[in-house]
Amino acid sequence: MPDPTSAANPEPPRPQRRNEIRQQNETLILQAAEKVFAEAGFGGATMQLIADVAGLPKANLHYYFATKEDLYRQVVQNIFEIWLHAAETMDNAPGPVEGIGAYIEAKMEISRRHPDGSKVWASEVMHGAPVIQDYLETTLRDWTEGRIAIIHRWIAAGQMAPVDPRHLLYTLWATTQHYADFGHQIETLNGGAPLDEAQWREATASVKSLILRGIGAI
Amino acid sequence: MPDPTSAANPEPPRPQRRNEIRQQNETLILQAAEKVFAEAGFGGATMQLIADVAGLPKANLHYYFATKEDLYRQVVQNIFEIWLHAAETMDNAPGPVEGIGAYIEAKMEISRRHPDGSKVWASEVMHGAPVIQDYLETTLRDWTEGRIAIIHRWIAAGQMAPVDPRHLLYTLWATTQHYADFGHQIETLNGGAPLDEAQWREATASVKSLILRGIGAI
DNA sequence: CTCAACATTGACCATACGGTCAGGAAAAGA
DNA sequence: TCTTTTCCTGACCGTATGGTCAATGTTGAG
Repeated sequence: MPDPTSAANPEPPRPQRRNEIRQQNETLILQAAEKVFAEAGFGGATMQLIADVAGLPKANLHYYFATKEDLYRQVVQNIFEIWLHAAETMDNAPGPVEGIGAYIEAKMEISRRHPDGSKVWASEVMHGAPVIQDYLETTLRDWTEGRIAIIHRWIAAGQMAPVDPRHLLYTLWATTQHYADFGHQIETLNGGAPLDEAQWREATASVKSLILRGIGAI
Repeated sequence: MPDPTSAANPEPPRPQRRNEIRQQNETLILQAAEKVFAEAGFGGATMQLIADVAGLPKANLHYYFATKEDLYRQVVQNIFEIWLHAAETMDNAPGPVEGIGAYIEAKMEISRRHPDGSKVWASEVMHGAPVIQDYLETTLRDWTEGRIAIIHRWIAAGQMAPVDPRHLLYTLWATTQHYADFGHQIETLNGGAPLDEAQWREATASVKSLILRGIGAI
């Protein structure tokens, strides 16, 4: 804590440090941007609306992010980070029940906590991944190959049926992300109300049991 | 066939009938629009680009479709028709293996044949279904309730495990549509090439066996 | 206190977009 | 043929958008 002024001032409410200002505003803008991009898509989103949601003048956005595309790129990258982090749950698992089970739970939790991020990601991929194509070809491809190897090991060990690992991964992504990306449709079919705590537990349990049984792990 | 002119003129190449002109151009525009809306989203699509893809002057689009939103609405409705038609495959099936199996096959075929349509639909729902909310609340809800009843009957008859029918339907939609909506990601992970005939068969078989096993139908 | 670096913002600009319209071409009816 | 209806399209318009900039305020090191 390199603060020479005082030790009795842990977090001042208004007179902020320079770095704090920067980080705080960037976060504020990124959150607003994530929401607006999710609701309107890249083309439909406007810098003015993002500024309004963030409660800042439009010109201020351009001070922190040079262009709309720069801002969008940051949003997508942030989502990718969250996404990749959750993917680690599959490692070091003794078998598919623990590994895939934990992965499903982690991804369902992301769908619940970051539905906007998931939508932005989906939209980006749907439109041909114009800004994160390199991620798909490097990080995602490597991660996928690694997980395929793990699944093959589980199959070889007789811990699950000889399912095509690639399509299993697609199914995992599809089912879990569906609860975020098509959340509005699910909400409508749920009588107009978002899934509550218990319903999310049911959804997660449903997906887990269906897939784990589907791959012959239980 | 109310054609008083001649019986030896089944389909003239150039001198077209009025109705033919109208229908032909509308189809042409709708196809171009579906592609552009899928690639750029509603907000990112421009009437000029749709016109270029259709090979018509922009003003001509506005002759057939008053506004961009009208055109978009038509595209979404067309997709919904295809989608609903495929849904019929689940009816009159003796059990889940036939009913759900056929439904998966039909939906995978749609993902393959109409990936753009699927993307437009996904995009529409992701953005809160601004133009097809009423469809979700009427047609889709009714269809869903009907299918839930069928599944409950199969469960009662001991033809499958007591899976939550609602989440099963979500899983069916998610997995099958994923191959269209995230086709670009799948293509990238496939070495940059679209799935070929054999790979589509594998994908379909994979999804079918995983889900049918997952619900205890096989 | 001074001053340089950083932060803020109202006003402004060029462009691109959805949409309009008048006027002409082509087909259908009489 | 003449007339009416439908179809076609270049030119145009108002607006909204992404982005710029100069002027001003704020912070903190020396």
